[in-house]
Amino acid sequence: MAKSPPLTSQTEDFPRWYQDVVAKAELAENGPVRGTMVIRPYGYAIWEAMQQEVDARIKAAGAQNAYFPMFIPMSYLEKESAHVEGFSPELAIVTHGGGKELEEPAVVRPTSETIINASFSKWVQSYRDLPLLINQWSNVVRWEMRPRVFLRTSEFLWQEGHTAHATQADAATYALRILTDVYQDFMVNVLAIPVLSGLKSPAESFPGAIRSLCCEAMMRDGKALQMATSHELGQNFSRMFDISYSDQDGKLVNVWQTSWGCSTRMVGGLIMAHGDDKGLVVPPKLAPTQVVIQIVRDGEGVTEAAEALKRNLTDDQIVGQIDVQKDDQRGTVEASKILIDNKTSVSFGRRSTDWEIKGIPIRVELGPRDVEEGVGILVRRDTSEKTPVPLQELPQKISATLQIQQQDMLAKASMRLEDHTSQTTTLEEATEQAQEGFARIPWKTLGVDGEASLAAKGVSVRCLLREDNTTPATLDEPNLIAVVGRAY
RNA sequence: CGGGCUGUGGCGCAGUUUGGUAGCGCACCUGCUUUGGGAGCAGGGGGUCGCCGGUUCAAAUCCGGCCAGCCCGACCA
Repeated sequence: MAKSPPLTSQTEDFPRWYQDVVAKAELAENGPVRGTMVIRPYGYAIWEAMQQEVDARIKAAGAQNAYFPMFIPMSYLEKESAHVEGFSPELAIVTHGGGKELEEPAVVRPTSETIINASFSKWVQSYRDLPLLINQWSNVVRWEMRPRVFLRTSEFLWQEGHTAHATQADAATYALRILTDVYQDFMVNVLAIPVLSGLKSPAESFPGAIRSLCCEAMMRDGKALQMATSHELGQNFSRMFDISYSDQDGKLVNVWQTSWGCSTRMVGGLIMAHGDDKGLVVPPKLAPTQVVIQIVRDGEGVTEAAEALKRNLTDDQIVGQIDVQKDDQRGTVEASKILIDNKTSVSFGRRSTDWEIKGIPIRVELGPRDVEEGVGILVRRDTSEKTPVPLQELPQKISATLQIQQQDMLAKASMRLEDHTSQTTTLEEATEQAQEGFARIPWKTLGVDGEASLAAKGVSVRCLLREDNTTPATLDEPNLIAVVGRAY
């Protein structure tokens, strides 16, 4: 009966473990063109859950969704010099269309600052038009040398926000608001991933930005992953695209801008921040399926008990989502937060393993023996803890456990981040500590030169923080701390 | 673009040294027995062996050319 484990263990080979999880949890697979990916239904359901949460927060921050074209005139990109320099190595360029060579090549958007700002210049005339707060959900293309599913693909899905403000202060405030109220809040409270919200060093800043903010997370192998960014663009684009308005005194002034984004890379971050040797672990608040009621073996009253339990869960809205009934041929309920697994033609062990690989937060084992005893076996994915619970108490117990699991996952990840972060005072020490996790070192000790020498050893400055871990407003603040580490 | 490797059913691989007409595991289909931690047995379907050319009675195997992909470096949400 004992089989070799379905996945490579994390300690044996972390990258291999990652690929195993992506494949066996049916999240994604490689597309036919190098660097592209097919996002499978379960992976896409996770992305949709992320979208829903992020989108709600973006709207709460006052931005509206819109959509801009995927094709951008080459000349637009060339208007901002740092911007085009930063992106030109990875552009996909369309030179032919309709069987003819195009008069001007069209760039497939690597990001949409330029094309959106071309519209902004038409939309903004008066101070009354400001702030202008726009977001779009789209795909973008950056031709990557070394792609990795979810983490670095040539085409990826994301959201990009673009805003125009009357003053620099207003733009700065908004960039920070997005970072904390949208990204950080989502990551901490939904993904259960603690993040460092800081300022990028000049070397790591976005091409065309005057300042870049970011949320950095630590993966279980101690490496860093940038989960989201928020930039202050100053007037770099508004000057080039002539986005100006008449102020209250009738003077013509250029706007101050921000842009910010998060992508399908977060799915990779989710896998690597919480996953264990049994597979993915999805936090309850994000999980497309929160509970699987697993019929161990059919028998007297088992199916009825499972259905009753499901009804109780949805009727009480305990799980928090309206149940969409959609039976498929296999008799499971795929489009639901609660799923009955009655596929008893497949062995119990196989089904248990499959749900674990997918990281479903709670499994309830229900068999003839349990029904006779009037219990269900509640199994937590994060701890593997099994508890027999009387059937009538199960809905409340499940609800409580989902909440506890959400908190525990964040607590565990926070502890891991703390345990793998060390205080250092010298460059040598920081380089060494960064092999196992994050190292904190005074930015004035490190400096731009120190940053360059770290880069030679595969270590980079992930972000700059104040001593109390809050986000600095500018690079000029005294006593900034650089957090350095190896990054994806 | 520099260095290493690999192309054989859906996936992972053996076979290539020494040419003889394609095999294994997983997955899939059918049936029976199973089901409390990746089930067992029996039967079955599926591959012009990356592409083009050459040598030969005969090429997955030998020779020449081309193409693609993977891993390690520089770039990156």
